[in-house]
Amino acid sequence: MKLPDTTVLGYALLGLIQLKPSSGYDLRKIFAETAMGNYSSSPGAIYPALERLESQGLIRGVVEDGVGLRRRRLYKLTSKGGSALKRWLSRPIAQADVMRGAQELMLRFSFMDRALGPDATIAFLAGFRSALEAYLAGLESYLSENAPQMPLSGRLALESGIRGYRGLYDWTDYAIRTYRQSQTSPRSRHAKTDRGGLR
Amino acid sequence: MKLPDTTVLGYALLGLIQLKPSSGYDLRKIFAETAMGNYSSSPGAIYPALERLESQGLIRGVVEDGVGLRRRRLYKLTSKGGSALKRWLSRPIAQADVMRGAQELMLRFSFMDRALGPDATIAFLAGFRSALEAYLAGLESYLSENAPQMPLSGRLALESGIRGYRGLYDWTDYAIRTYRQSQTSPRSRHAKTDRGGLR
DNA sequence: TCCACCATGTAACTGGTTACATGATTAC
DNA sequence: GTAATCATGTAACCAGTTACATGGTGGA
Repeated sequence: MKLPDTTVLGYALLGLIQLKPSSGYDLRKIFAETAMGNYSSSPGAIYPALERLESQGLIRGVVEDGVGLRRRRLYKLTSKGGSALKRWLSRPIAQADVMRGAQELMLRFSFMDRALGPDATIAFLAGFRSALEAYLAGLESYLSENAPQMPLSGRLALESGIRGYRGLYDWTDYAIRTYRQSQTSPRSRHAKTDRGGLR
Repeated sequence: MKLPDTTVLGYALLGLIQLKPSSGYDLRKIFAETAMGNYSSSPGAIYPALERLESQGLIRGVVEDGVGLRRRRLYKLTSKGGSALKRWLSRPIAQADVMRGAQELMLRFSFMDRALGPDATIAFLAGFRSALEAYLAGLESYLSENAPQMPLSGRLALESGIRGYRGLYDWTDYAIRTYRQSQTSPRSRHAKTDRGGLR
């Protein structure tokens, strides 16, 4: 027991590499320049993480040696890496995931349709939705019970959280509807010039 | 240069101790049982953090020795700790703070009216609001430019982020209005039975 | 020639996680 | 007496941060 668990950053890397084989530099740019910027992007995080993934056999890096090219190590997902990614994407939704702001769940979602297909993605969204519903119920009952005794800023901070989760809840509805539509009329689900990820 | 910077957890502890002198166990309970659960709560995080704060002179712990009482170390804010807290609360809002989900900003807000008063809090909310506006503009222009080429899940994930920030933006409006109201009719801004924090 | 960018590393440090340990007090 | 809770610690481990280092390539 206690085999070195893959970090969230590791899974983010796995997911991006699955979308498109990439070098460490490519991945750093994605974290630095896109909406995925909440993850590191520093070389001291990315390169060791890639080494770890490679030593676990989840990715494999090949040095590109074209003429007049800078050396760069292009990483591809191995089949073991693919199944590790799918296992992570298929994990049941814990309420702890919701409590921590649901960022990891959103990350999973953004890789999910490519790896598991639209049906699994819709199922995931439905589970996400009911987890949010349960969590919201708790927050709202807490608020209604304690609002009178709470300091104003505490009450407002809690209300901000509630609004945020309610917004996410509405979003899951919207996302499910959108997915259903795209299934019945699947014209151009992915564009050819797709560069991957949630930029 | 490079004096050991106080972590976000450290500031969370400072803020809670300012609201009410507390022991490590009290603070752990707050993190474990309230909406502040995104912070550690594990003894291996709290107690070392308290030691660090004490060694920096920001708090001071006194062992309560009442008869028939379990020994517990009650921490109080020192004046140095009070000014450190105020400095943190008064920091200008960086867009990096907004990008990382604004959790630290919400933490600052929840301690702010006690430490800096309602005027500073309203000013903070106004700054928060305009930072959100700027960030939202960037996200939305990115979306409108790239939506056609993005994979469905990536687009939806981005839209979820935009909805979240828009919700926060609306919340800042609401919070500012609420604060203004409470200033003109300041009846019972804090209840006597107040137990502090954003529970 | 020199700067900007591509591209990959590494070394020191440090805060948080997990897990274990200890003992006192209260309630049953 | 024993279980639950109060209350505080500590030790091993590890990922991420900061900062520095290295060298190739393309354009001005």
